[in-house]
Amino acid sequence: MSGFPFRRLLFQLMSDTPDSPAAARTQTSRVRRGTGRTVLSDVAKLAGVSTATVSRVYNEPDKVSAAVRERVEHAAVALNWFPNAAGRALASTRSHIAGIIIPTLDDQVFASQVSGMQAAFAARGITLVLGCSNYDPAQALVQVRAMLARGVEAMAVVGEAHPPELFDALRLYRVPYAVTYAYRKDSPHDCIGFDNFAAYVQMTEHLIGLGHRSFAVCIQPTRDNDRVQARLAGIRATLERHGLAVRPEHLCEGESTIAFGRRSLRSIWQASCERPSAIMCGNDHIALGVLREAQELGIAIPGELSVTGFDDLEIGKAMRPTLTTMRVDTYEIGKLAAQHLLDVLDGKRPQHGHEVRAVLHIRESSGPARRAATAGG
Amino acid sequence: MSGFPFRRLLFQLMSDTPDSPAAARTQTSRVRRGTGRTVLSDVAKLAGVSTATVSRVYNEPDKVSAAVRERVEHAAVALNWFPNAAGRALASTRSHIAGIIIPTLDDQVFASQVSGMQAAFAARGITLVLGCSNYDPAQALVQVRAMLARGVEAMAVVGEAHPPELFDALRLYRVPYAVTYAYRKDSPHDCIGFDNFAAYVQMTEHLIGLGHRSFAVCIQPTRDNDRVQARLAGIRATLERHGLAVRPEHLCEGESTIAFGRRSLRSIWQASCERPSAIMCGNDHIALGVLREAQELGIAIPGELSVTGFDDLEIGKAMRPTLTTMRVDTYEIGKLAAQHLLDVLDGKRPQHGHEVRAVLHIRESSGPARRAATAGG
DNA sequence: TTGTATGCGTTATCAT
DNA sequence: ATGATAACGCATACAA
Repeated sequence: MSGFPFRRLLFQLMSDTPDSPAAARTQTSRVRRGTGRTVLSDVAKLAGVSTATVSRVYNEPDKVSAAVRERVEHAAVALNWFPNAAGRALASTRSHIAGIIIPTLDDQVFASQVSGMQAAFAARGITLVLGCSNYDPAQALVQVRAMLARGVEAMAVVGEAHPPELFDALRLYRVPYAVTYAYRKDSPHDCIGFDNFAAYVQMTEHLIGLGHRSFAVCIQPTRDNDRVQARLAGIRATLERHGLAVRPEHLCEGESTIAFGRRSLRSIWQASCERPSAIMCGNDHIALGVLREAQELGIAIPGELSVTGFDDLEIGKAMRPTLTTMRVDTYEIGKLAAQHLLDVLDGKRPQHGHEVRAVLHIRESSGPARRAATAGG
Repeated sequence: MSGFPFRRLLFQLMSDTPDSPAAARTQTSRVRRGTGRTVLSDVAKLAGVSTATVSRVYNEPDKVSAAVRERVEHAAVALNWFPNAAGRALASTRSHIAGIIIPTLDDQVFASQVSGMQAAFAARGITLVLGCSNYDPAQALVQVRAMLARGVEAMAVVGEAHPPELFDALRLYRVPYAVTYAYRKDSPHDCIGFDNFAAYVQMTEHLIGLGHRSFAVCIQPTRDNDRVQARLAGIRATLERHGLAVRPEHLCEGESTIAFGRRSLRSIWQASCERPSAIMCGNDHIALGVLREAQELGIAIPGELSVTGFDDLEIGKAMRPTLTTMRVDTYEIGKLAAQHLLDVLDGKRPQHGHEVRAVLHIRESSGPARRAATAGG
């Protein structure tokens, strides 16, 4: 296309190797460091322009004439050059890196949130760096510090149950951040997510509306987990308004597995007190275990017992009975969080955050409460 | 503890602000750029040593006397300093970044692989950057280029069905890489994973051994996916050895969902040819769908039909019947891949790769084939 | 053991 | 519109 003699210039450039006379004339006789990779100045030389111009071609294209721009772009392609991120970061004081701390990748809801953020950031040339805390606040703090060292421009952390030092560090270094997954109107942080408390209020009221008065709860570990705590609080507050409470024997706390769900139902069913007519689970995994164990114990669902989950796993729709649950678009949460942070970086002053709705999906596993034995005919 | 007068030195340092006389004496009158954050030279000044010494304290501690080391460490803490990654990367030509490209985070097997790699790399101070290709070779290539720009020191990519340019780029820039998830002895790449072909040979032989002679297959999209292609090839090769093949009507290719599994069984059962006695699925999701639809259609499992999956999802053990499947430790694959790459970076010349075993878990969903109608009593 | 001086690859400032 | 050159924050070869 262009008549520019790249071949010849390329030759000139390539002959300028360390063992050529040109190299011998180099300012210093020291051993050359560096990666040996093509650098911006090589492109400048080949294109016959200054390094400043090459830089402009990629950062402020409008300020460069079309002819020169094309020459530079050709040279860059010919040399297979791309900018070195470290050099860029150092000179521009912009790292083009953002970070996210999640509890674990084993949980689909966090994995999809990462996907959403990554997609949104990538569209703006920002690389997302991921850290997992394994539900350990100390690890979360370490990860955040590592990310600050990397020069992250923005951060997202799941939940707000973190050491104050974590948020202090973020503020000290003026790194915009957002709390994701959880949402509270009166949170001191910008947050993007849903209201765990309200979601479980809604679910509890669904069951209350069906006539249930005796509840059991199977839930993930509440320690260091504000989302789970909020869910439990939502259940308790709603029951309390109706003069009800969860018996200690009917509150099981344990890992998010089918096995835990099964164990829990067995222990609840064997307890010496009155059996619950409904079991609310912290998520679908646990609920699936309860459903499975009910089958084993010959408990009719929902005739004898109603069961609810959270997350709306695909398998929940395939079970018999199908599982009543709630769905949250976690991919969307990730996208919104990234968008929010990008807005802050752009100097816009966006909302305090963004609330995503948790949607109740009523299916077969929840139904009217059996008439309580104590309620006279 | 230390009698070193940090307070005083800190004061000196802090008084050395831009509007102080000291600042006025600065070599240049230009506007100062930079982040305004504490930098290494601040620590050096406060500790009363040269910048080289501060650097040594963190990179070659042995070369620094204990007294000086302590002074520097105190100063760093007092100033809340930590090294800037971009500066480090530029000066040392080591980025301390590694990358991994996976198809999607939606699949647990890739998510856990990322976890394993991240843990292993983090233990060595290396940050893992994640990229998702969405099963698109073009996206994978773009991601790899972005990572090269970031100066990744090592890379992992899932599978080997990638554009040659991808591997060319990696080789051109001398970035050690490994293909994960898939393993072939005669692969041109270092690979850490399992032999998809062999795994499905084993599964097929399990069914052959049970007397099955008529097979259907429900599998994920084979396009651009060498792992899935290998699985299908393993089935075909094994059947062929027994003079068998999968009828076109009995080969369903589609997305990895329960819904696809259900659709597939329905279409297979409605086909006008002889019905299969066994259905092999590309993974557990699909198999769960088949199992569910079989229940709907009143097909006895395994009496009338055997079903197998792959991945060993927890739910598979809770189904009735329980699902015959294979398990691979993908977290381990991630860890081994990271270890392999670290070895290469350390100058060790490790094995060509590492093979992980896929373990067959025979459960209730696979059983003896019903006596074929054509086999005379 | 410690300090001095220079370079890493890019961007930004200023001058032309 | 383009060029010359000084930062950016740190590490390292070499001198002391």
